[in-house]
Amino acid sequence: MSIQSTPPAYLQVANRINAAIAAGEYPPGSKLPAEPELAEKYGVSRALINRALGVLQSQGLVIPQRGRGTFVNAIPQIIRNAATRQQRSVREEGRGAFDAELRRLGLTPRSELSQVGQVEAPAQAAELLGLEVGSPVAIRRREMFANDVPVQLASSYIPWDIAEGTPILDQDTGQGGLYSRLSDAGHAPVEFEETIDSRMPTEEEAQFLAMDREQRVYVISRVAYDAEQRPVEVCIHVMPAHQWQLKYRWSAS
Amino acid sequence: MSIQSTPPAYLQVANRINAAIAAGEYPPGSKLPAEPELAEKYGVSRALINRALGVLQSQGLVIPQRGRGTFVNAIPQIIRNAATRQQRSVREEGRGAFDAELRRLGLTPRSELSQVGQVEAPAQAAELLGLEVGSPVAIRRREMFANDVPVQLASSYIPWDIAEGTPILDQDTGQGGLYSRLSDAGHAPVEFEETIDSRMPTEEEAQFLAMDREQRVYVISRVAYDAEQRPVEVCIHVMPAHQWQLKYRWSAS
DNA sequence: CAGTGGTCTAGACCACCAC
DNA sequence: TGGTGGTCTAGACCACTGC
Repeated sequence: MSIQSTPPAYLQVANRINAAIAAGEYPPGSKLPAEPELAEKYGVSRALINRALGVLQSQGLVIPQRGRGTFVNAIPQIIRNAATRQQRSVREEGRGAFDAELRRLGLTPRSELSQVGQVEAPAQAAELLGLEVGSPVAIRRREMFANDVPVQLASSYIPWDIAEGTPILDQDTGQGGLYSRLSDAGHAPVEFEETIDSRMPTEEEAQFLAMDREQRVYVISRVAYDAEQRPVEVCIHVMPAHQWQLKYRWSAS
Repeated sequence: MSIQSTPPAYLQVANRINAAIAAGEYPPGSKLPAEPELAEKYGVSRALINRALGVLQSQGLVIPQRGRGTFVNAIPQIIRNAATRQQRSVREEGRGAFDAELRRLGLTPRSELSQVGQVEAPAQAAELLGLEVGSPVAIRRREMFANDVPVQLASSYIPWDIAEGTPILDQDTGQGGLYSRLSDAGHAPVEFEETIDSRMPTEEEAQFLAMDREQRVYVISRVAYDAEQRPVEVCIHVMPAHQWQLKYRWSAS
């Protein structure tokens, strides 16, 4: 028994445009014909073309820009390897694991520290750190770019009693980064747990990541534990799902 | 600088319906008012209501059924803990890790073996196993349900020289399952790598998983390695992204 | 100012379900 | 047979871009 019903027209058109992009008819970075033009070409209404492009947009294949046109996305998928990114060798390649991941793809990484200091722990971070909501914690909030395109938001939270008076609160955490400073403070992270969710972006996230409201983000919540099994850092990563592939490697216990 | 522009009407309506569901106005499993009724209630066109419900549907919050109405989803998110599911204790709780995961949520698991035997290795499996495309491999294809709702497709591929003549090709792989039989054959899996992608379902996947075409699936490709670092099993899992939360835990190397 | 994509409506037709 | 959701069109107005 095969599938005999034909897909709706907007999906057929989406697939045909998709195929045209894959065939090189519209190379990465190039502009697609305007919607009225595509409507005529495929013999459908402009509304249907708009919907078909919405499908491709939600997959990150195409980027519409009001007043300018619709462009083929030029940023390839980035691989995030969770198991290796805490390793000293990877972190010291550049300024961090993120830098290494992007350079491997020939992309230019840029990372900006948008906030550093003391805040009251938000609910999720407090729970993962085993603290009361509102406890003082150190925050390090970063915004990351690939070829100046925003690709990730990351907020690290560290219990205040660990971070206080250390370079963790400096603009530059120095050689080896945050994890090396946690080690200096006697709380070297030795175990990690990450939880992955996929959801629609908030307004704020959509704005910074230049995302459509119907695309998806990965939310990765990482907890780093020291040798005493104490949670010493929580980091919440938010990134467009279509831009990333996630990889994990571990040994049987 | 805050966000001053108001979101489009279809998103505002989606949020209001979302809030009504969260507030218990429409409990899990209940039927929403018909689209024309909602259109009148919110003072918008039926097309806009249809789009707003499409947003909620793509998040898995709501399940429209043609000819019957639109219902609030009653299946909660399932947590898949990759680090513990290979452990013998977890596997022996029920018939496998999947069973344990669901029972923990009070759901009734069901698993069906839909295919077992020899096939030519498809491209992705062959690459991950380090074999030529088309090499003979054993396949075990399973379909999994929660309360009789389909929630996952999984296909395991094992190199033929390992599987041949073992209970791996039986309907029932016996106590401890596939991994115990690999151990019996001298290829106990000791290391694992999983790669996660998020994409739109194929027609076939959408059909079996009863998904909308604009929802997303997680595709998890797992490779199990034995002590000689030989890949002894590849398993491709496909599951609706909104139904699952993924969890990984590992130690610093 | 002309052209772009974003949104919304009114109206239509269809496939499907329950009665 | 009437009500449901799924799709599609024609037409409109808007915000934004680049000339």
